[in-house]
Amino acid sequence: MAQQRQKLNTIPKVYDPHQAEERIYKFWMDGGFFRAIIDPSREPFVIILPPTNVTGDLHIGHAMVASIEDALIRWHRMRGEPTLWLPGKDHASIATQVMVERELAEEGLDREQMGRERFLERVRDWVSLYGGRITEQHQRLGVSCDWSRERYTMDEGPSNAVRTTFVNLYKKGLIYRGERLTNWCPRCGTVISDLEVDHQEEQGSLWYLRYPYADGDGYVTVATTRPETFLGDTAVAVNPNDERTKGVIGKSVVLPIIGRRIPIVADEAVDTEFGTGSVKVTPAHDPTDFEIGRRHNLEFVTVLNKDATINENGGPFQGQDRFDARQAIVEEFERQGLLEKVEPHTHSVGHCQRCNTIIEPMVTLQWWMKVGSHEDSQSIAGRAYQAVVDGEIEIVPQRFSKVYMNWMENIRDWCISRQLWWGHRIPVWYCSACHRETVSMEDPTTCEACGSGDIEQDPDVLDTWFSSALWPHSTMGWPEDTEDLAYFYPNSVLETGYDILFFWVARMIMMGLQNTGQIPFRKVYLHGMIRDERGSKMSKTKGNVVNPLELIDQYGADAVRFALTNGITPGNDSRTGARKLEASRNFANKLWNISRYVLQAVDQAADFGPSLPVDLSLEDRWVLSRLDRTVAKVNELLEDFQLGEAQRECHDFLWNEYADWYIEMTKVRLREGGRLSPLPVLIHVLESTLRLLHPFMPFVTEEIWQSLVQRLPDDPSRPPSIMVSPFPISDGSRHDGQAEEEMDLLIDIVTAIRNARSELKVEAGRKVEAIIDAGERKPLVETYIQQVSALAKAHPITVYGNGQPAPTPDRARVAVLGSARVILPVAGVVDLGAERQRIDAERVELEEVLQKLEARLGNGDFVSKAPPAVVEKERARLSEYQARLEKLKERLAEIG
RNA sequence: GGGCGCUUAGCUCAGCGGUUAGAGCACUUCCCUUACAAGGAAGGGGUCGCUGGUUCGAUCCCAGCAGCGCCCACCA
Repeated sequence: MAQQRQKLNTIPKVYDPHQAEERIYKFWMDGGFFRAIIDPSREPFVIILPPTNVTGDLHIGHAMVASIEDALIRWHRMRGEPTLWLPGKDHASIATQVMVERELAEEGLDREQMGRERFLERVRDWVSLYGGRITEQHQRLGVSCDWSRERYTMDEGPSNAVRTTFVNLYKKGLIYRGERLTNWCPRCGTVISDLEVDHQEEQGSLWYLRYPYADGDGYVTVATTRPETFLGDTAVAVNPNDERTKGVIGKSVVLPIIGRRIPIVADEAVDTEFGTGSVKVTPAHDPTDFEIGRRHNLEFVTVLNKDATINENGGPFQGQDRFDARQAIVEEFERQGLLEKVEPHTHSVGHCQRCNTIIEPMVTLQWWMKVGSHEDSQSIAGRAYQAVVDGEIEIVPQRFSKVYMNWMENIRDWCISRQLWWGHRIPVWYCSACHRETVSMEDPTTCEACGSGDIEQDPDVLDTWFSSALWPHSTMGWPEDTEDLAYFYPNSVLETGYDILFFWVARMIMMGLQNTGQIPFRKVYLHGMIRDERGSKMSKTKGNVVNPLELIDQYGADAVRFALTNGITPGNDSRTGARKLEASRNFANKLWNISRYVLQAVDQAADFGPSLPVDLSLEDRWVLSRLDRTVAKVNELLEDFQLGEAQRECHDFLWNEYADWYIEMTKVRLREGGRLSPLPVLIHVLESTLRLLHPFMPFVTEEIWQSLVQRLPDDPSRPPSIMVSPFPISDGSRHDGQAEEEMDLLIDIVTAIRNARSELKVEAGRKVEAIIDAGERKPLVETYIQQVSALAKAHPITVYGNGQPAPTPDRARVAVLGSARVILPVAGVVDLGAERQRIDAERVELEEVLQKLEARLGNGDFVSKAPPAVVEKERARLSEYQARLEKLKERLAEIG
């Protein structure tokens, strides 16, 4: 005995994650449990980790992604499915380049000075530094990725997929080069796609400028938020249906300062409600004007350089920064009496998502992907649209399908070139002799068309999302016909945040279908954004970013994971902070201590059978029934991606049922050493619960599981790790309604006694006498006298019932339960007045409920229209409550 | 301008056409009882945003409104 006690004392009272996590992760890696094995006889479960940007450290959002995906992956792996979770990294073209440029700027350098090659070397250094850190950080979270299949967007395979896609689409005419109005970031020196522009409401001004007529007196007044663009005006437009301006159509005005003569044209795009009804048209610097310019064959005059200074078309303003020029131009108009007025005006201004610089719309020559229309079932967009409309791809939560469709319905060609250095170089060579393009899989040395050797590669790179869009198939080896591609594609679930639905998800669907003819994945699970405890978005500028590693150090990886997925529901934002982390850590510790109890019991037992005995006591049947319901529920919830709810089920069962009631009841049995040992059930439930919780808390469950199985009889069929043991499933055979009902009564009795003790201020250690009038449940209660006594600290307990009613001592505290009464004859302590008040309050409450019930059952419509089961249930409640009310009234009569 | 989401206990959030609406944290009282004080026991606390409608029955479904948040949009 002394020796056994010693054994328990070696298990610390508080779970220490740090001593366990690294060791366990190594054990998993060494065991090769993460590796996906192809088994053609079974359907695989596949998730690709959204490739992590190599721009810096892992943040809390990544940790949530990892927690969710690892939970899903571990769950499926334990269900015996061949499971692949493929990790990856993203070169993150623009994001990485911007960060490296920032670092260079601090050293007083810039990329132009360094030259392309030196700059790229610098970026690669950065990437290898952060890339390694990200892997390490992911591993500390316990992710069960198949590291042997890890991919990087710049690897040979994925790069080859990028090149193949470009060449194929180019040959099909789906990638083309064209001059269009684009979003230009003067800071980054590149175009960005519409999606990369952040619109922010800003308080600006609306300037009313006068353009004099060319043929004499008078002027047209136009309103603008960007007066500097007047330099590029090539028309004034009015609405053809506007009576006010009908007469001026076809006339000309002369631009002040620079003296250009421009026509007044009629175009439906002009809003008669806004400004003056006359619009200055700058086709080279405004999307609407660009269209008007095309319709009316206007001249396109670009007035800005790539760095947003005014170019040679700006006359006296050449060389000035765009905002300085704005100021100067307004002043000049004012000086000439051509500034009519200035009004404050709130409008939304496009900013570069990466560097927050104000975007300048500019006509530039770029590469585009022709995506077509959602209505054209042959087009890239059309097929991607249809896949979701048809339900071939299911988006969870469903409401995002509408968001997706809406975006697809308005999609425009995708600008895929970027004037950056870091990324996949555009595989196009231009011939300076014949000006034709050569596009091929192999780098050419001569022009395809004329054979000239004077060719030069396009200096630009591809949008970083181009390679991401191929990820589900490029990581599997496409365009090669690999075993992985055949088996693991399409992926099962694409799990990511709703913020990149357009950037990434939509494009993967388009490119997956385009390249492979198949959807890239069957389900899309979109999680919400993680916010801080006050509900603010985490951002570096706000300074509320938390480093997951610090949290792991503080609380342990399991607690961090549990906290991040705690209470989350698909597509909804969630908050996390110290409170949630503490609660999760406490839960892990509770599990730890429950296990200490069971392990101690195992260590002290002489022997016990390996499986569940046929002969079970009430609480055994009860806890097995509750476990079974929990198991069924958890599987159901996980199927629906309800991770937060699944966790709650596990938590509640473990804590509120297994620990609070079952374990407490086993204490008597273990001490008394009766006929039925609770040990087999105690072990079975703990072991099952560990497996149930494993996807959410992989480390602590493994740690405990290993200590547990090490104490059990050898079993050659037992898996080496909990992570490859079967996930619990329910066949319903353990459901036991009678056991649940009977346990409920015992729980009610114990609670009633405890409640009375507490209200009567009985000292914690003192035993109280109890009389239980159990009615027809007398035999049950008699059997459990010892447990009730222990749990409620009641002694002696006398049980009445079965036609033999309990005597009620005068000065006693009485609790009326459903079918039983609990009487505590604690003379001298019970204040009859208070007792009367308490019971009367109960009576009033019960009568209210009864009134509602009676009204419901008295309603003919209810009885005839409600489902019979519901009516039956209500009838049962009615009689139960009536009986209880009777007992309450009796008691009231007794005490006068 | 269009669309979406949220509004439930002091806080953070679950839930759901059918018991007297739940959890965690916080709060009150008691307890260091040999699994656990990161714990145990017992409590207090909610007209489920507002107004209508559908229904035998609405916190839940529908409509409108209000507040908050987000997304999309060529608001010169």
